[in-house]
Amino acid sequence: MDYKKTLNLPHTGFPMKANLSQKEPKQLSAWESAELYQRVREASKGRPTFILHDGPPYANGHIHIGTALNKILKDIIIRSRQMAGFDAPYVPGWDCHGLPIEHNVDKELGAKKKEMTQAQVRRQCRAYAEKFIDIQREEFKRLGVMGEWDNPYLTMNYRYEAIIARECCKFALEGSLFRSKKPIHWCCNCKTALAEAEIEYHDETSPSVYVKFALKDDPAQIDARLAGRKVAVVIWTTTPWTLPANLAVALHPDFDYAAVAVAGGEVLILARELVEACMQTFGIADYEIVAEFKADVLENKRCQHPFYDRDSLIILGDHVTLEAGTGCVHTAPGHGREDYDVGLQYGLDAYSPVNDNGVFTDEVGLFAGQFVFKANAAINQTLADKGVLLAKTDIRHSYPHCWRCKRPVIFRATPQWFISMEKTGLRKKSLEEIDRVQWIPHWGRERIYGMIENRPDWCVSRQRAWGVPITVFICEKCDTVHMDEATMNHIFDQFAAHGADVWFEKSVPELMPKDAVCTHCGHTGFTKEDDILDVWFDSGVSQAAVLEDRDYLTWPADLYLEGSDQHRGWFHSALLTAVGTRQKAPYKAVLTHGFVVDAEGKKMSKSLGNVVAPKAVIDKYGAEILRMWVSASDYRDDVRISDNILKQLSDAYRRIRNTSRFILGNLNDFDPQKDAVPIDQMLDIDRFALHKLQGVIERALKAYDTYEFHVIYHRLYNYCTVDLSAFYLDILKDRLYTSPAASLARRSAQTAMYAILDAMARIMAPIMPFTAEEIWAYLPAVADKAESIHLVSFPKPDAALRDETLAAKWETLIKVRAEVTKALEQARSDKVIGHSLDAAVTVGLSDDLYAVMAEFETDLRSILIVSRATVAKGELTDAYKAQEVEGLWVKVAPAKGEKCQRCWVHDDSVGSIADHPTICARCSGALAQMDLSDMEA
RNA sequence: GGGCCUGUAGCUCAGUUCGGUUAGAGCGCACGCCUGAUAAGCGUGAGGUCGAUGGUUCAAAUCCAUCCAGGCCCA
Repeated sequence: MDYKKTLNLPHTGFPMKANLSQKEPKQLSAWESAELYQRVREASKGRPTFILHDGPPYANGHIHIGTALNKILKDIIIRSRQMAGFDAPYVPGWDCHGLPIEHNVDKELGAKKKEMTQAQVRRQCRAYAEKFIDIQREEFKRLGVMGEWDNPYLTMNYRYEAIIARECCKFALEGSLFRSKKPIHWCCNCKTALAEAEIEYHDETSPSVYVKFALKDDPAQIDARLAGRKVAVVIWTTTPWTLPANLAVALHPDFDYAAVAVAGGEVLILARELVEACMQTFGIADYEIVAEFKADVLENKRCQHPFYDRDSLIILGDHVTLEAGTGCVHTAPGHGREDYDVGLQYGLDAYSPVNDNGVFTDEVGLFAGQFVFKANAAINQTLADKGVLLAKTDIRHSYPHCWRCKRPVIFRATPQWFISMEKTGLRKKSLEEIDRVQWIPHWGRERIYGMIENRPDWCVSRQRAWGVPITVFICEKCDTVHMDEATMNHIFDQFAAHGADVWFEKSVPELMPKDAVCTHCGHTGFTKEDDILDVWFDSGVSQAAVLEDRDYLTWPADLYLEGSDQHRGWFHSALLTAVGTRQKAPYKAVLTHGFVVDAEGKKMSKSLGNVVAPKAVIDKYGAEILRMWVSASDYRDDVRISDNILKQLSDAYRRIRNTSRFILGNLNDFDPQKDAVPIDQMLDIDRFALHKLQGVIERALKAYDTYEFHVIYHRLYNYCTVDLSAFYLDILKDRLYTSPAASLARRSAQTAMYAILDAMARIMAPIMPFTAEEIWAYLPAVADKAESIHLVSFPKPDAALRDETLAAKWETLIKVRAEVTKALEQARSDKVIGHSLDAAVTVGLSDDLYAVMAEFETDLRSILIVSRATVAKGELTDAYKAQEVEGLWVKVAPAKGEKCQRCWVHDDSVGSIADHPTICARCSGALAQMDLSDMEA
C-alpha cells in the first residue's frame, strides 16, 4: 500500500510563483471594474475621517523613483488608516501652471509663438499639462495607489483658478499685498523678465575697473591717525554701467580693513588681506599702511558718489568676499540680487534708471539714452576725467545670457507684487502656528521655523503667461490698488465660469463690477495687473481649493506628507496662505521623507548614470516589490535603492508568499465555521502560536499608528521565517499530515493557522495590496466574508488568546530546542544521523530546567522533530554541553526501531502490526479512523 | 560658506532618550541535511576597530568637540 495517499498533504491553487509584473495589471483592472474605491468609501461612511492631503506633483514628464516613494507612502498610510477604522479618502492632485510647462510649450512652438495671443499660448499649456496628467495618473495607478483618480484636483480647473484668485484678493483686501521694486534678470533684446531656468551662463569679456569713493565724513572718527587726511574707499566692479545706480559700498563685518597712504598724501581704504595685490594692480610701489580696523567703524559713514552729487552709504554684508576686488563692494540695489537684499536692511531704494530696452532713462543725465553695455566706455572716461579711476583692465568671466536670443542679460529692478510678512503679522502668526503642528521627525519644526523667521517678504509676481494672474486693479489716475468684496466676488464668478483666461480676453470694465470707483480719488478708470502669481501660491491654497471646497474632506488636514525639500516649498506656502487668510495652519501634522539615493548614498543624476526608473523596477520585479522597498526602508532618512536591495526584497517576498502558500495548502479542507476548535481545547503549541500572534498584531498596529512601516516589514518577515517556518510550521507538519483529517489534533492546528494567515494578510494589506488580496481570495469562505481584503479592518489583539505563563514555558523550551539542534548538527557532521528523525535524543537538565521541561516530555519528540526524546535529571556523560544555556546536556543516538513508512518516525512498534507491517502503532491508529476505500483501489 | 539631518556586519534594520557584562536580528554568503511547502523546506558557521580622531568618565555605539563622507534647503 502506498501510505503517502493516506496523508493529508497540502493542496492549494495558490501559485508558488507570483508573476507580479504580469498579474498586477489584471488585479488593478478587476478592482477598477468592481469600483473598489467607491465601495470602500460607502463602507466607511460615518466613521471618523482621516485626511491625508496630497501635495500636487508637477504635471510635466514621467514619474521618477522619488515620486513613487512619496505616492506609495501615502497609499500605505491611507490604506492603514482606513483599515484602522477611519474613513480615509484620497484625492490626488496636480500642479499645472508655471514656467517649466510654458518653457516646454515655448520650445514646441518655436517661432510660431510670436504670432499667438497669450490666450492661445495658455491653451497650448493647458493641453500639455493634460497630457502629462494622463501619463502620470496611469503610472501612479500602476503602483497600486488607490484613490479618486477620476476626480483629482487640478490647479488649472476653472473653479480652482477662481479660488486662487479669491485667496489672492483676500491678501489685497487686508492690505498685505503690495507693490515694490526688485531686481530681476531682464533680457533687453526680448524685453522680458527671465527666470533662473531661462538663464544660460557663457564666458564674456567685461571691463574691470577700480574706483575711488571719497569719504565725506571726518576720517578721524575712524582712526585718529587719519585726521585731516584725504581718504577714499576703493571699489571694484565689472559692470561700470551700474555705477549711476550706486547707492552704497558694502564691507564684510568680519574682515580687517587697512588705510593705505600713497603718493600725494591720499589714503585708500581696502581689505587688509588684499592690499598688496591691489597696489600691484594700481601700479603703486610706494605705499604705507597707516591704520587697520574692523569694518564696523565704517558702517553708516558716507562717501561721495564719483560723478553725481549724492551720498553712497558704507554698509556691512556677509556676501562680501576676498576672492577678487578690494573687499569693498560697489552696491546698486536695483541691479543685483545681493545688493538688493543687503540694501533692504539699510532701507535703500532699488534704484534702477534703465528702461525696457536697456537704455538709461533721463534721470541719469550724463548717459541718458545710451544702451547700458555701450555706456561702459563713457562711464569709464568720466571716471578717468574725475581722477577716481585707479585701474582698468578687461576680464573674461562667466556671465548670464538669455536662453532664447543668447545675448547677455542685465539685472534690473521692476515693480513686483509682494505679500508682506509684517504688515498683518503674518510672520509672527505663522511662527506661533508652527508650534501647534506635530512635525515628524521633530527636527522638521526647527527647519521650517528658521525659514519663516528669516525669510523676506514673499515676492508673488512672475512675468509669465501660464498661470493665474494677480487679480488686482489699479486706478489710472492715482495708482491706488483697487480691491473690495464685490470686486473679489465678481472675479471669482467669472473665473469659476470661464477660467483665468477671461482676465486676458476681457476688458477691464467687463472684469469689474459695475460702478467701481477708486476709493482714494473717486476716479472710475482702472488698469488690470498683468503679472502671474507664483505657482507656490497655487499649490499653497489647495487647503482652500480642495480641503475646504469638497464637503467630504476636512480643514485642516490631519496630515501633509512630502519630501523634506518641501519645508521650503509646499509646507511653507500652504502655511503662509492659510495663516494669512484663516489664521491657522492647514495641517495638524507634517511628515517628511528623505530622498532616494543610490547604493553608495549618492544622489541620482543622469550624468552619474545611477538613476533607477520605477518602470524598470515594476517590469522586472513588480510594483509589489517596489512597495516592499518603501516599507522596508526607514524613510525619515535618505533611502537607498539598488538591484541588490531589490533582489533581497524579492527573496523576502518569496518567503512571505511561500509561508502563506503552505498555510493555505493545509487549510484546504478547513471550514472555520464548522471545524474551528475553541481555544481551551486547543493544543498547547497552537495556543502558544496564537499568543505570539497577538504580539505581532499589537506591534504592527502600533507601528502603523506612528508611520514606522519598516518595523512592520521586519516584524512580519521575521515572524514568517523564525516563528512560523523554522519553528511552528516545521513542527506542525507531522501532526497535519499524519493525523486523521478531522481529528482534534489537526483541527486545532488549522484553527491556529487560519487565525495566523488571516491576521498576516490584513497586516500586510496596506503594504502589499496585491498579494494580500490574492491570499484573501484563497482563504476559506466564511459567512459575510468581504469580497476584498481592502474592505475589512485590521485584526484586533485578543486578550483571551494571550497566556503569559504558557508563553514563558515555551520560550524556555525554544532555548533548549536551539541547543538540541546544535547537538543534532554535530551528530550529522559525525555521520551519526542524516535527517533529524534518524535520531533519538536524551536531554540532561538541571533541577530548574527539569521542572519546566518534564511536562513537555510527551510532546518533546515532535517538538524536536526526532524519533524519540527523553528528559533526565542532571549531567549526561559523553554528551553535548549547551553553550548558551546553563545546566543542559544533549545526547544524540541513532533512533532504534524501523522507520515507519507513513510518518517516517523510527519506532519499536513498526513490524508489530499484522495488517500494516511497515507502519507504526500511531499511524495504524490513524488509519483505523479513516475511510480507506478510495486509497486501496 | 550657512541652516537642518544622516553615518552600527556585503544588504535592510534593532540597540543611542536615562552611558554599564563577549554589540543583536533576518537576509545574503559558506558548509551540511532533506526530497511529503520542492524553481521549496530545515540546520550549523564565518562576518562588525558601531565613519575618523581627540576629550569627559571607573566605564562610551550611546555624552562633548573637531574632522571626513553623504543628503535636503539656502548663499
